[in-house]
Amino acid sequence: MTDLGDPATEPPATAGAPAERPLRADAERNRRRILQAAREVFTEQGLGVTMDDIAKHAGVGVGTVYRRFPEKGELIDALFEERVSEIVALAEEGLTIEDPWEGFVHFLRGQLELQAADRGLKELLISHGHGSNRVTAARSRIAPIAIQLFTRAQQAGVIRADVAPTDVPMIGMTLGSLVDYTRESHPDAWRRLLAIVLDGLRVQPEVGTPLPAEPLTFEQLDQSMACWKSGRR
Amino acid sequence: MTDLGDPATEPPATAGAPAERPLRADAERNRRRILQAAREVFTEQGLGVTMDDIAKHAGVGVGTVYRRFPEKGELIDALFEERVSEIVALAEEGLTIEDPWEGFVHFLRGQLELQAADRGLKELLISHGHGSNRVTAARSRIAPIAIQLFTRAQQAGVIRADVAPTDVPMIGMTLGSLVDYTRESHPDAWRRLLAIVLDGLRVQPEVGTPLPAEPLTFEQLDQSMACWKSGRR
DNA sequence: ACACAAATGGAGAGCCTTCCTCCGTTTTGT
DNA sequence: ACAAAACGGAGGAAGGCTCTCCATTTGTGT
Repeated sequence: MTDLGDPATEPPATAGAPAERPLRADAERNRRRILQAAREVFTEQGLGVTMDDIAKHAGVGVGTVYRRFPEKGELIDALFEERVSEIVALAEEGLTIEDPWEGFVHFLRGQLELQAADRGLKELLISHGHGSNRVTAARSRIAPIAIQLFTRAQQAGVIRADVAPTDVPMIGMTLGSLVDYTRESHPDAWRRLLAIVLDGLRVQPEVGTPLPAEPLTFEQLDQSMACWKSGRR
Repeated sequence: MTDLGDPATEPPATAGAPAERPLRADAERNRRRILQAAREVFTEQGLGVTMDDIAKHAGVGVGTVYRRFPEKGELIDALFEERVSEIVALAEEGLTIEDPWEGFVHFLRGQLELQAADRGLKELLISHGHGSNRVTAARSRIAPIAIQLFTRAQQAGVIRADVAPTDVPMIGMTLGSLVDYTRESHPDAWRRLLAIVLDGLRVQPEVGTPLPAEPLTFEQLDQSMACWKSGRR
């Protein structure tokens, strides 16, 4: 069964109401098992897995899972708050890179790499379907930094002037879905389209016609994310 | 209720076994109602609607729907074979355009426009989940022509040499999913990313690094389409 | 107008999936 | 040894979809 190393986001040992007695040793052991199993199953199969799936993977009964985590959202919060924060860190890292274009590309490519490696994370990033305040709060810290990265590269004259800030999350979302299409058949396929898109984003002397249609507003972007559902069977 | 103009793909009046007596007038009327309703509901909401939804939209009982069309696939075949053939026609039209690049763009943009206008069609194009032999046969006629369009533009020196034939359906599939994300919030948003992608596809003097990763094989492309599911709630 | 067969509608059965509970049993800590 | 914590998983609840069937209605030919 699963080796019980600490999950990266180890919640305190005494889950539940504050200042209550600690769990028995077997209960604590099982709680860790459940977290570890949930992590693996979410990563591999996405957030749509059943509590039964998690229980089986953990080698415990489903009642045990519910006892410790009365709903799936709590598992998701426990496990993904920090993962989403990694995306934030990636964006902040991009700001430390001197070349604005390289900083921008570093962020865009890096978050797609994280998405490619973790299906649950990808689903959290491109949809509003799961998670609660903690994950939502972590997620909302991404956009302002991403916009900084974008604006920096545009003002440096590398990204064409007719690209709008909301085009970036639109690109991220779209490439995120390609990550899912090809996750099993060819996990790196998205890199080709990313490269094509990046080349298309750069200022080019021959390109005369501006981008068509109006860019998304942030409200429209939110609306799009609100109706996303897993794109995989 | 729905005006009973002919659906574009009007099957023969005597459905069912050949050489049987014709339907009564009310039955024939209802059959047309069902086809029209299915057409509208599939176009608007995609292929995942229930038979109940179609019955309600047609203003008939669900038993009536099943009597005429014992399974949803038959409705899909009856309605979409010709629509898919429109994509084929679009590709063939592209071949009549003298400029290879314009011909290629005409096809790519045109089929995305059709997808944007018809959710059922989009689902058929990017997934293997629905339809039977007739739709599949029509669909399989697209790729050879699309490859011709692509190869023509590449040999004319307009599309960069490191783009592979399978990159085109990959792009189409990916942009097709963007069509869905933004269908209600901003139905033309995909045009921006298409323009960016097209600019990225063009030969550019400054672009030195070839596209990363291997292109998809056709088997991998098929595999990806096989596990697609509706991306919308 | 009438007889009869075609056609109808939609409630409910059947099946599936997921969430969730509960109680006899087991395990643990003191 | 004993009491309380913890367990497992069968089965209930709820929701969703497909499909059938029978009392009733309707169309058509004579």
